[in-house]
Amino acid sequence: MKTHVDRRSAAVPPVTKADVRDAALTLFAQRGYHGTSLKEIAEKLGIRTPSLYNHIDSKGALLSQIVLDTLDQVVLDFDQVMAENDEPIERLRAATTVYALRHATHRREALVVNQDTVHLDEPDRSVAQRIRRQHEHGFRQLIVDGLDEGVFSVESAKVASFAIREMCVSVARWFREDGPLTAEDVARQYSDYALQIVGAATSGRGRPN
Amino acid sequence: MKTHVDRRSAAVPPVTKADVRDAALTLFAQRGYHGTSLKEIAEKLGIRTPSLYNHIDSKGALLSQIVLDTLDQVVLDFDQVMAENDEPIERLRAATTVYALRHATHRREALVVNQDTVHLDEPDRSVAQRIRRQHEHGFRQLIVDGLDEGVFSVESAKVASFAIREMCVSVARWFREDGPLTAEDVARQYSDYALQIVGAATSGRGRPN
DNA sequence: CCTACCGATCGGTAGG
DNA sequence: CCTACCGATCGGTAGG
Repeated sequence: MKTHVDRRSAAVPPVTKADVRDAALTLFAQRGYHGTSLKEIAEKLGIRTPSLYNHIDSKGALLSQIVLDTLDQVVLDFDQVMAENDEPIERLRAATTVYALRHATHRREALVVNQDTVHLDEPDRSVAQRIRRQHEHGFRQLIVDGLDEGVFSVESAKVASFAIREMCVSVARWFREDGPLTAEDVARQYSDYALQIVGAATSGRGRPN
Repeated sequence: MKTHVDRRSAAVPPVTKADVRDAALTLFAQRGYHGTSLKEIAEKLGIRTPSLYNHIDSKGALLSQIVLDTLDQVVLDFDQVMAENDEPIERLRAATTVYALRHATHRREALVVNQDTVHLDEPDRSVAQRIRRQHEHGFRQLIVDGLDEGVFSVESAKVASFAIREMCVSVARWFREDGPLTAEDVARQYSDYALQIVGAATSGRGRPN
């Protein structure tokens, strides 16, 4: 990783668009969009602020790219899960697994989406909300299907859907890549929690009796 | 509620410290600390920016007050629950109920704590982290106790504790006071979810067999 | 990739 | 509570 390199005293490879995006991702995730200046992003890359404009159109466009790309990936993940699974139980298990996994392996992107989507200029803000709602409705419908088929048992599909999705989202808040748990382990445990919440637990750990 | 009042053309009561705090709370929650200017807070109150300094020491002190007061309340709630309940199941039910309820009834405070604690100056940032950790450890110990007594069944107290707490926190992200659900209803459902997650469900809805 | 520079806005102060 | 004002920093442009 390149950090605070003095670009004038050595044969240092030029900064790329991907480098700028990565530096912005780290800083936006840590301090928020409005808490990060272009000067800080430039310093992290070892260049001057105006040089950033060789790679970006504006600070806002940098945020748009991060948020919209991430939301697109979330929906792609979800659509793939729905295509590969038929029954509500397997669908919920797979959907929560990939969703939690993504929030463990792409923590920065998740934090930026959740903190800073509100700071997007129009029309990107509306586009982002629409994509998010798409995932939201797909997820809720999955739970409604499980209730209709009698394999889920929960008072409100709406409340359960929010609880499960936001539980997965929050993995980005506490998970550490260098910690004792693997992302896969956490994702598996979270998918178990989701099934418990909708009353579809199939593991052998039921209450003792 | 006073909003955009022209304070020079009528006998309007003077702005109070509580008014400033309330306006800041709303704007910080909506746009974040760095996304909110003192000018916007002043405009919301119908006064000029410098007049705010009759009520606050600085923008940062305004944030400190909001964050530290809120975190203190969370710990007070938790300590009261622990004093009033003895068994892990009742403790977890009560702790998640009050925690989810607080996030439904104090949405703005919760959003600010979660988004902007990182922007506190020292030493307040460390103080906030210490209070938060206090709640975190108390909550986790509650789950460890339930495992030790054999009334909970979950793979990792740490993962379950994060999942349950963050699930409650996220109520602030979607709950609407003017929506169809009451805060009490949501809190009750979330406490059921928590008991399901730790494998301590006592409701009558167990899996059909 | 750089230096030089811009207008706008920021949090905050002086003084009444 | 106000007007007048401050230095610092912001995102961004000109020009090379």
